Amino acid sequence: MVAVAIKLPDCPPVNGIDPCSRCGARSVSVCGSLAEAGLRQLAAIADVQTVGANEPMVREGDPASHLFNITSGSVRVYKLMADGRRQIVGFLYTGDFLGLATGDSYAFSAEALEPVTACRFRKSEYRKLLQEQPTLESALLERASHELAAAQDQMLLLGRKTALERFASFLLDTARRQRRTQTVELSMTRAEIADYLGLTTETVSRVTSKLKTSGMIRLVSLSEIALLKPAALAEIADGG
Amino acid sequence: MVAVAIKLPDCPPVNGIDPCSRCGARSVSVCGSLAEAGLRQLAAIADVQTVGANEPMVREGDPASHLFNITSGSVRVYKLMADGRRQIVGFLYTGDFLGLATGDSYAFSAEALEPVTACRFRKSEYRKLLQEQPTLESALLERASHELAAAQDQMLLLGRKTALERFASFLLDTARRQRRTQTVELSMTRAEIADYLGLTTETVSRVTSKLKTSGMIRLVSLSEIALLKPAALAEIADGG
DNA sequence: CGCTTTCCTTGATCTGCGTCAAACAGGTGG
DNA sequence: CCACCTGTTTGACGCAGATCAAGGAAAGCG
Repeated sequence: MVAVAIKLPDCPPVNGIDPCSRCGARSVSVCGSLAEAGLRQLAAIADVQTVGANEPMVREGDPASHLFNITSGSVRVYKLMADGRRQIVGFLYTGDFLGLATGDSYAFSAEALEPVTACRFRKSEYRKLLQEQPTLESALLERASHELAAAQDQMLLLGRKTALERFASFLLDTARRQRRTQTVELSMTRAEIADYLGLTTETVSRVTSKLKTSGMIRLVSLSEIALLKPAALAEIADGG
Repeated sequence: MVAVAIKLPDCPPVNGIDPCSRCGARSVSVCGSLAEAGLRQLAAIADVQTVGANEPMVREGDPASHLFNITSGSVRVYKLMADGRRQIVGFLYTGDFLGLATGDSYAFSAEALEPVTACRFRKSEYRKLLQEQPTLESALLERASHELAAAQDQMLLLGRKTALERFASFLLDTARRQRRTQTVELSMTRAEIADYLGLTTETVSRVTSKLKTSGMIRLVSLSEIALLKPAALAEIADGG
């Protein structure tokens, strides 16, 4: 793996000096909606958590006691079937929210893809804060709506797109989420991409080769892919 | 954003006598969270709409000007690719909310599966109400969270389940949403089920026959299926 | 460094579901 | 009651992608 996530100076439970003011994730998180006072309240119930690569953050079936805000690193969120089949339902990056879709217990597992830092909130306390800070609730609803739209895109991908179309869609979507246009940084393995796209490792590898051969991408390294012809990729991605 | 004048089908704006008090959908809708006063405010900005079978409610790409609460009937929500491939991302029933996942324009189309009645709200007015009625916003967030969880289940289905597992999952899920355990009422065609499950009409027909032959279901009529062995179906649905 | 493990790629073969085709049923209007 | 139309079922065949298999490239580690 090339890029190692920024290792934050290990953050003690938030207190004393306001840590949010220096948080790089604030501008892309739901907490960005809060003013001074609200931010202080939020910080008061947060603890900053660091999670090593491949370590679990939540486990499917466990009581849904916490919510998370990813402040750096990346996360895989997935569901398993009894026989081991895995569907990754999303990759989370800086600013993303984890723990929304729940009843009493988590309906998914989440693990760090690379070292992660996150703000963790006890669900009960977070909910109380939501009532006092309606702008936070609005931001969360906004976020949930976007995730719902993304989920619908993913259903189209999984239900109707070919392997090549899926992979092209994935590259463009990942680039967009990373706010890049030239290259994509893939912090996950080919097997994880496969489990996200409803394919196998071999098929992901084959379509990668095909895009490489046809000059649309270039492998800078195993985990960094240059998008040489984004327009052509977009054409492929939506079935043109 | 300027509100564009939309031609309303003939539905008198809600007024005079409080219509919500007699609404059968209230107990299963987000509006069920509102007290008297809030309900009156909601009713003041709603117009009751009736939509005939197969008529459109929203069209992908159109400006997202309205939100809907389904009060009776059922709806298909879907996305199309340029070449006509269709993915149905959800079926909506009484009490369901339509229009959440949006930016400025709808990212999906929605059409009545059978005659539908719905409360329609102008987005701008609804948003204003949300600010005055935080409990409504909470209910909406709750609803969105559940939909997100359902979307993740559907991703697992589309990405990793076999045709038989998909159909068994669909039957059980639909029965649950209809609050039934003995039979399911399918208000959609086989082709629509196929487009929801990422399959073809023929495959849906084949797995139906297989379940019928193995004694797990019985076709009461084309649109009504009796679930003879729900436990065995559940076993199949999650890959046992 | 060299050993081991994990990940990735490529090839050969297999298979579940799609595609094509045709017969069948059920509902609607004349 | 029949004709038609649309939706459903069933069969024969083909193919995209899964599976099986093997070799190569990185990465972790003593």
